[in-house]
Amino acid sequence: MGKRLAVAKILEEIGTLLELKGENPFKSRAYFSAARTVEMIGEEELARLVREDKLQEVKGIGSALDDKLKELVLTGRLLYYEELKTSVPDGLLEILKIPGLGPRKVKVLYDMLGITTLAELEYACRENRLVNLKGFGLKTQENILEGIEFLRRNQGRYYVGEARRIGEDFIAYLRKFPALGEVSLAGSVRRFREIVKDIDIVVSADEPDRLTRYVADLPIVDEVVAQGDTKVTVRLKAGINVDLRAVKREQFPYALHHFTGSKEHNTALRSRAKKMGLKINEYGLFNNQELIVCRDEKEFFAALGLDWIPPELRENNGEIEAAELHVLPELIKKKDIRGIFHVHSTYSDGAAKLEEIVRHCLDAGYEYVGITDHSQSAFYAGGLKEEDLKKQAEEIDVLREKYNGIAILRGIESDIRADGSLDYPDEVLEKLDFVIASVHSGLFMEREKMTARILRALAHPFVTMLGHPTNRLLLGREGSRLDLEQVFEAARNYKIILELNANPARLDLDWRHLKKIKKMGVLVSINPDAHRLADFDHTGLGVSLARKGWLEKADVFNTRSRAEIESYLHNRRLSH
DNA sequence: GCCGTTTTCGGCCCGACTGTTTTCAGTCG
Repeated sequence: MGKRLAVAKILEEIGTLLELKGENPFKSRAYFSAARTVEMIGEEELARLVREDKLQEVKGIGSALDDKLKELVLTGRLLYYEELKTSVPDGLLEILKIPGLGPRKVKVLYDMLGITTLAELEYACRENRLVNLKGFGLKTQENILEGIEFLRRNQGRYYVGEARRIGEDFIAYLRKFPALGEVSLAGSVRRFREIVKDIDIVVSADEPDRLTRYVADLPIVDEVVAQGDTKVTVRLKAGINVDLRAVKREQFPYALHHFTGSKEHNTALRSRAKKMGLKINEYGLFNNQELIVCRDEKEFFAALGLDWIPPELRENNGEIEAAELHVLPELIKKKDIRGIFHVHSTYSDGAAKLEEIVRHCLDAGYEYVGITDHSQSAFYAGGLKEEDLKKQAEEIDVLREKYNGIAILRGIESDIRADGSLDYPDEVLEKLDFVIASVHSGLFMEREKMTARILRALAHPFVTMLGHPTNRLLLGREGSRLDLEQVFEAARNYKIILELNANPARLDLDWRHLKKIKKMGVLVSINPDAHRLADFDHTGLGVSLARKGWLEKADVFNTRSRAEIESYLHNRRLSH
């Protein structure tokens, strides 16, 4: 389909294409870095910077990228990109995804053997045509064949929650190793990137080389991908790779920081160290040859004149500057959550009965729970007819009598119909304590139409929250095309709470938008979208992503007390 | 391609591991 590529994606691809052409690596790095930047600031903000001609004030964007971004934003095209693209066969980008094949080797394959597709590459391997190429050999050829197989079998990407669970299991095995020092998840799982491709773990041990051999023999390990004295990469039977780094005890804080990343954060921190006359690597922080002793990450950051930066924030998105000025946010914590919205019961497509839900929430110590089954047009999910809603209200009244230690709020997850209307009459909605409005069908309408659809729903006087705003499914589908900037502004104007849907496959809104929303004063609610009791655990993941988006307790609606949310919802009703 | 408290030119983060080599290039994180 003729979908326009996102700006960040195009910059990223230019960087890769330049690598494939063997251009100056720092030039491609500039494009990769600009791609990250655009991803962070978002396309709406980018458009504003273009309009106001302030692009060059952004770090990492100079005159050349300024011109290109202007062309891209204003015309929707970039001649430079299109020409670059025609000069490099498409298939090379696919080939580049094979583990162990980088731009230089791919270029050799293309230049020497004319290989432009995965299929051609596979055939060439089978014909032993790679073994005599300079820099290649029998082993490389076999690895490439395996890589092609891996690529086909598996996208190789995992939800962060799943990866963390597997990582914790792995760590449990590590703890059985005698003389193990400290151990921690690191890398993207520690930073709570929503999708990860492997699990990084850092450990300290007196004899790292013995530990790496121990790991290779673990029963959950399928195959050893690479092994040295301090590093071992294994593929688990679960399919995902674990990268384990073992260091000496005194090196642990530096190694943990190094392997937590992100790459961009580390690069920025190294530059900072260098300006201070210091040097950072995974084994230490050095003043000339002399180690600056740090017992933990806190001391490590302190030695660089910084407050400790929580791992979730380490994306080079302003955290270093904030740490320097001692203005890092006091990030929200799991225990700050005092109640839950967005729960489905057996009335629609949930697996738990109302009473089970209430008891579960009471046991978990929550002060309130907001029941939201699907509305009538969601027939695929057993959406409630008006009479079902009435019956549910009666049952809730009974439960309210029985359990007065918790507020049971009557809500609905109302479908936003194609024209932006909700699917109950106002008299029905009026009787509810709150309403989550969500899009569930017709996800792929054009951007203007979808934006108007949602704006109309937000203008509805009885809507309290917007559910999973973009409808993306991680590893599944892109979100709807939507002018989020307008949605955010409408949310501010109508005092609509935006959902951070904590379902691992949704995590919608994306954490990248949260910092901006916070600044606008729009509230976020971290909702599990629970369809069974176990789903209440999603809330913890949602909190982690909220942290990643710099949110504090005060930015999140469901950190408020029962009395506060009751009066908030009540007053909001009165204002209409 | 970006950037500037030595700089408008000459740097740009750093190291482990692999597979190829016979001293190193490429890849990865």
